[in-house]
Amino acid sequence: MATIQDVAAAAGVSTASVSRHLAGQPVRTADAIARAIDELGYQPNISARNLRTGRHAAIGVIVPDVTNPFFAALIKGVQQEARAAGVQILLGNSDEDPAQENALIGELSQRTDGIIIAPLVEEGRSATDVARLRMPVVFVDRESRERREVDRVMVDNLGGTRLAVEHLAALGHTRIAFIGGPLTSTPGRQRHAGFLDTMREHDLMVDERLVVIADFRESGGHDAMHALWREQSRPTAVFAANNVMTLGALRALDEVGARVPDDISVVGFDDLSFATLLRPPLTVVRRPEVEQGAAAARLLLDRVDGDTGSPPVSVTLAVELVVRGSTGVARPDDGIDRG
Amino acid sequence: MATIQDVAAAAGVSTASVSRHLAGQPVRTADAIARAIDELGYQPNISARNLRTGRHAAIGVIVPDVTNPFFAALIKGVQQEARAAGVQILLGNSDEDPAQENALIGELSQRTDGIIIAPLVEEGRSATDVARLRMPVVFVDRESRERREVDRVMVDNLGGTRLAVEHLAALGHTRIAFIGGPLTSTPGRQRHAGFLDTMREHDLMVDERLVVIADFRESGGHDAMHALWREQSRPTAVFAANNVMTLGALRALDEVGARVPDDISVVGFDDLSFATLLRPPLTVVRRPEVEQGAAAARLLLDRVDGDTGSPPVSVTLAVELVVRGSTGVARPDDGIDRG
DNA sequence: CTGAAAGCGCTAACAC
DNA sequence: GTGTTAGCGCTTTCAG
Repeated sequence: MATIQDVAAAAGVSTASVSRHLAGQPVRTADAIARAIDELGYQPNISARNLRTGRHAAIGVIVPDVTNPFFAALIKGVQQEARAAGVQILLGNSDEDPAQENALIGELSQRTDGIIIAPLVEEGRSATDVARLRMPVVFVDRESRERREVDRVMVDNLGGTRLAVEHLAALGHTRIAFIGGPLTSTPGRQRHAGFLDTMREHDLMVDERLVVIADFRESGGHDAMHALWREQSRPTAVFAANNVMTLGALRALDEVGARVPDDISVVGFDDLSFATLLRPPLTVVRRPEVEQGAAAARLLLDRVDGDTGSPPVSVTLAVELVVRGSTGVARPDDGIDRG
Repeated sequence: MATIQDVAAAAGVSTASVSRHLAGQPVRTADAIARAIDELGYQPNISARNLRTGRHAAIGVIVPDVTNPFFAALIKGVQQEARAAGVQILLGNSDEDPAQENALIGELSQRTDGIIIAPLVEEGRSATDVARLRMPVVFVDRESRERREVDRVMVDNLGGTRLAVEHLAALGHTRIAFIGGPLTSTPGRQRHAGFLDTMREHDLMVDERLVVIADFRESGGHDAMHALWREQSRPTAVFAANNVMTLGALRALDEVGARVPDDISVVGFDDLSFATLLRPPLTVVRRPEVEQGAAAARLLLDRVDGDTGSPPVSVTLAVELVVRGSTGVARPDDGIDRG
């Protein structure tokens, strides 16, 4: 590989001039340098540059699962902003394992200028570890509970859940079930709280047996729905707190032969690209997924670019209810105790 | 940040000993060094190490679209192997744009020890560029047409397509339509060829109007299906050459009120996690997606680890037909010219 | 097994 | 606007 010295020699200038030319600064001998670079096929050694500058021109993104459509979309948003900023992305997949998440934070922190973390569960040492990190961090969907306050991009979990529950209430449902995620996670906690609050606001009884805390996974939603269906007194509607749990719930309902929305109405949190292709099309709370990734990246890149002084900000994105076919009016004979 | 010098001083040894300890080599003063590392919170400077060793301990992965479930699964497979090897992943999303793909190849090649490329379209300069790259490259789903032969992980496109078409033929279908991808891509070409071959083998007439070459996108499949439905003499079955085009086709069928499989049978290439939740559940050709990513990573990491001598290999993964509800027997009155 | 020291390729003072 | 040069932090000869 040709080095900057080779280019300098070929162009008859100093390495400093080549370096300046590379940095876009005006140089008299720009033409000669450009020619030399071209002829030699010169490409700067990034490691040397990074060592010298103490920067990486790269950011890290840590998600629980790339194959979850939401996180895939999030990554896409980060990519868009990163590309525009000329920054590369190091991707970490934690497999929903706090230990792996921590390991990834440690590894990526040595190779990047900042990290975007979308945690599923807020356990382990990550909170303290992040506090020790001397680099910009942006959290996605995570309340700040760390010593060090960091930037965050949140989604309106309470509002979204309210939208969903009020929609069901307006359809006449009273026995509304909730399939939630771990209360150790921000989305899990906020959507759970939103559910309880909205139910109470509308004077709807919250039957504890209809509130199932699962794990944000497809299998969790599946098992939770089966459990709900076994209840003496079944729900006439169910709100599932994330995309894949909703899918799991639908699978369970399919297995027991329940008809949606005739036997039970279903609303999910987070849209799916194929939601309209499901039968019936799925009613969901939709958030701007790609935008959330882009917003996180923008926040991070601002910090990386030197804005380290201003206080941490928290951006909350709005959601909307998309009513499709999986929700319908409560049947008059619904909610009857089958005992 | 503490440097290796600080650690050496604190432990009362030379930097060489610390470096050896870090590399796992036996050192008498290992305990003292470990203690110093711990107390100082020392973390090696990766850029310095990379500069010195000329390696990156990182590989690049370039995909057309992270949000496509297939590529997301592919990335997951790569991640698994990369983690096991202690190697990081730089992710590039080309947005299905050859120019961006090329740019990414250039950027990632300066920051990684090898690259996995899953191209959608084989255009532009990528072929020649890759030939110039002096680093290991693994192609996913791409025939080798470059000067420099590289390792490849293929999927049995011909076999998979044959399975799909023979399944439809066995159900009595004769007017079988094909929605394909660009013939400038390997999957596009091979699935197209597989379709034509299998049709001929079974003495089925290939109506040119029922062979639509789209773009591997949801909208492409959607538009193609609409066009097919407008045909004077409609197909009774359709094979769509990738996952999202299949989804697009289903959407189009939904829009025109066609019933699947009563009015038309549908088979797709590549499974979807939610395929069983579609109504009817989708019949597909399934490939081991995560495994394909893992295989690509293994191939690449072997080369990175020094096996640069042995000739390029091509691994082809087997596929299977998963019959679900979207395919059914051809109706007796099907295929009648409605003119 | 250990230490001294060179040097990877680059950028950024600094002096002109 | 340009050249000289120090040095980022690490690994790896080389000599002992």
